[in-house]
Amino acid sequence: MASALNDLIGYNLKRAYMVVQADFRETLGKGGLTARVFSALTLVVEQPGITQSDLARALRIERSGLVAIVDELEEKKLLKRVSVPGNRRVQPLRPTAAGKKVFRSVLQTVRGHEDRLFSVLAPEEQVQLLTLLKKFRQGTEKD
Amino acid sequence: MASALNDLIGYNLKRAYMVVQADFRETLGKGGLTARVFSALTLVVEQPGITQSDLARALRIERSGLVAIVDELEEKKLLKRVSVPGNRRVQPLRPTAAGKKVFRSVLQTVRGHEDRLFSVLAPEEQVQLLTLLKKFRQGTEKD
DNA sequence: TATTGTTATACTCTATAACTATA
DNA sequence: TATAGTTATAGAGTATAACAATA
Repeated sequence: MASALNDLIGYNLKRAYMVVQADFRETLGKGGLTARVFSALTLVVEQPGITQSDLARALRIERSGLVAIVDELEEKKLLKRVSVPGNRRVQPLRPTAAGKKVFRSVLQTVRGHEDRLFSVLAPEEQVQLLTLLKKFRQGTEKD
Repeated sequence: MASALNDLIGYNLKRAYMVVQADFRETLGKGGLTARVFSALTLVVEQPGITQSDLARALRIERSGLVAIVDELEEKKLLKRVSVPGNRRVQPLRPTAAGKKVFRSVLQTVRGHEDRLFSVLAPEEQVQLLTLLKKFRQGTEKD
């Protein structure tokens, strides 16, 4: 049935996001990393020593919300809050060896999930979609 | 800074969705309809007499979650739960005159929000994005 | 004065399970 | 037996406000 909703990009974006989110969870399985925890681990591995404030800014979430995520990653021994001589305010985040290993493994799983899920689009279409989303983000996200 | 996250469609989808969601709220303002309430009102106006079960299916949310949405719309006098002689189990949803009026008005506001927000993409790009999202949904949403 | 990390708190959205009344 | 609407409940995810320690 035709609906005005179908012509709204926002609504289609939401529905598409729900599909991806659900499949991500299903793929990572019970006890697996959630999307937001995975994204935090990714940046910590890529930018070892990043502070929580900078990580929150990069992920576009509040510092307060990041605490639980970092707690979870630290409990799982995937990263450490380290102390810096001379600056007792920051506690840069450093991935453990296990953290780096888990990241590489989970990244492959996530890529598999994306490849499978987005296979309903042709390869050029996948690139198009990615490009359009990036351009939209670049033009609209504040800062 | 380059990150593996930037190459994941899902992550970009999430970030784009967050931007749209935030702007939707800001545009509709305090006390305005939320996105999900607007989507429900839309279908009730377009398909007067739709049941809650069918509406939940169409919106891809649980029946239980729809109750609060319908409650809100009924409190705002934008729709009515009507009774059907001969079937006391269903209570089809019918938009009120105010509901139809508000819908038309809000739809224009929402279109304005989308036009403004997505103006960072060229018109052809907007169509492309919409088309790709629809195709993805069609290929992946269950049923 | 401003910033980092943190806690407390609340709100939105969604889902699961179970109930009731009906069909 | 199955379905429509509902309630209760919980779990993600996010945000705001405030605070202590530190810069």
